[in-house]
Amino acid sequence: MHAQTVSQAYAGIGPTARLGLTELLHRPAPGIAALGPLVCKAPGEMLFAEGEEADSVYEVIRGLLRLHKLLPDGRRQITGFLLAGDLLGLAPSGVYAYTAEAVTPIALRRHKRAAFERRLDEEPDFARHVLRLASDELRAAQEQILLLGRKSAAEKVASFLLQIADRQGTEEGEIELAMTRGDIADYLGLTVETVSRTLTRLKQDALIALRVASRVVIRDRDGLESLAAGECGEE
Amino acid sequence: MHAQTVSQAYAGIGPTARLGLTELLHRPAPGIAALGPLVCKAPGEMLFAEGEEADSVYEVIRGLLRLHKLLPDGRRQITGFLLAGDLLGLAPSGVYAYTAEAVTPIALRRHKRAAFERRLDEEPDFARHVLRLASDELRAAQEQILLLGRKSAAEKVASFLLQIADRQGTEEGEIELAMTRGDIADYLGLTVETVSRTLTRLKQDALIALRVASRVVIRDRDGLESLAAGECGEE
DNA sequence: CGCAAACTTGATGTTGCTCAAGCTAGGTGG
DNA sequence: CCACCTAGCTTGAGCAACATCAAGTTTGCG
Repeated sequence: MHAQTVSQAYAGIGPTARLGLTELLHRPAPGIAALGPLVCKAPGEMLFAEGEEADSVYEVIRGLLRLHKLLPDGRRQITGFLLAGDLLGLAPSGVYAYTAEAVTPIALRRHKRAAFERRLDEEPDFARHVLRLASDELRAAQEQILLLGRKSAAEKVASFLLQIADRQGTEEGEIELAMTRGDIADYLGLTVETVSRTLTRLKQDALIALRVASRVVIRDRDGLESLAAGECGEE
Repeated sequence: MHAQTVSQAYAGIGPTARLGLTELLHRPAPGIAALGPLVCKAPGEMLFAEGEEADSVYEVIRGLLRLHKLLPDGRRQITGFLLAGDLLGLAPSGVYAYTAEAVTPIALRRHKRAAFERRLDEEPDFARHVLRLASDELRAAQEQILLLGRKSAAEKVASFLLQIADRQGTEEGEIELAMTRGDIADYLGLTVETVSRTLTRLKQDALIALRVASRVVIRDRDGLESLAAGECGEE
């Protein structure tokens, strides 16, 4: 083992750089075969499992995936949701640190690990880009640590909705929740029931509207932000 | 802004590579001044604060530091404890993502960000090393996310003790807790009282011994590991 | 149209938090 | 050298937030 590399995709919905990696990966370069194969998965299908040998790096082309870790008794923690542009699967230990599954139909570009690492050594621009991605993921992970360790259920759900809204960038605050309440709960360290009740409460308080379960409208972004930031309980 | 770079030090006590960075940073290299200045801080002193402009990267030479984030009402989440060999302070956004403070007396090597980034571009070995560090931190952060989101108080404390033990590598399981119960609580998403009670309980169950508050002996490593892994409540 | 998965709502339970003392230990000064 | 003083630790009692258990309801798909 020589060229150890980087970057798992945490990308906790946060502002992960969405700069095309494929272009960087496949810039005219002699000696490396062109684009890796495209991989597609249907909702619910697994891309790889925690503990498997990590021989490929994937770039999300389209769709939504979730990453999770499990405890022996089945408790699940989702560590991130990934969108187009995100990178996943590079584990320095040689083993995937989480399971990756499709939430919606997904398409990914698969890159052989060896070629990926060669490129890291040969192209400073590429290495810098990957480093930047890893660093953004780390920042998002720390934000999630703050959320899980110190925020209330309402603060967690508010933070989540704003993250999704920022990532989707849809106008007028209408967002699409492609994942289930169970996925949201396992991402926020809550139960399905608490997520559901909290959304109902946010609706009652006129911070959001819920047309159908998977469509949320942000009615009071300032209020939601203040809640998410933890400015609501008095100090 | 051109050379964007990487790596905050999360290093959640986990198995962060402890390979000397200083050697890599200060390998014979023309054009870059030699070692950066040594910075020292007494216990409780701050190195930098969340939100400050991030113009330096630090390498821990000796001592223990803690990194934390705050909510407006004062709730604190410690995102990591750092030891010799760990790297901290490089934020791609140009602003530190957390506050760094000394727990014990510390010594750090300060590296100007510009020089650090130049070196990243010029030396693939160096970039690979930093990428590796960032990647290990990401893995540790995901482990911490699992802990915070899904583990019980007892499982959290057990995991913490084992992390510390692994990092200290002291023989015969006697470990030194240089941080206070309050620090431990804010790292695990608990209160001081719960940490204290949980340690008392672990002592009663003969998993550990507590000579003085800051010295813990691991009496039953297997039991502790099984607890930390979440194998104790039945499935 | 019917079925199953997902979601919501309610009633009850439990873990860990809050508030409140007392205890311990290490450092300082008399 | 000892006694005090304070920061940190432990322990207890009561409570609140969130989990669990248990129905119902909605939704989307075959």
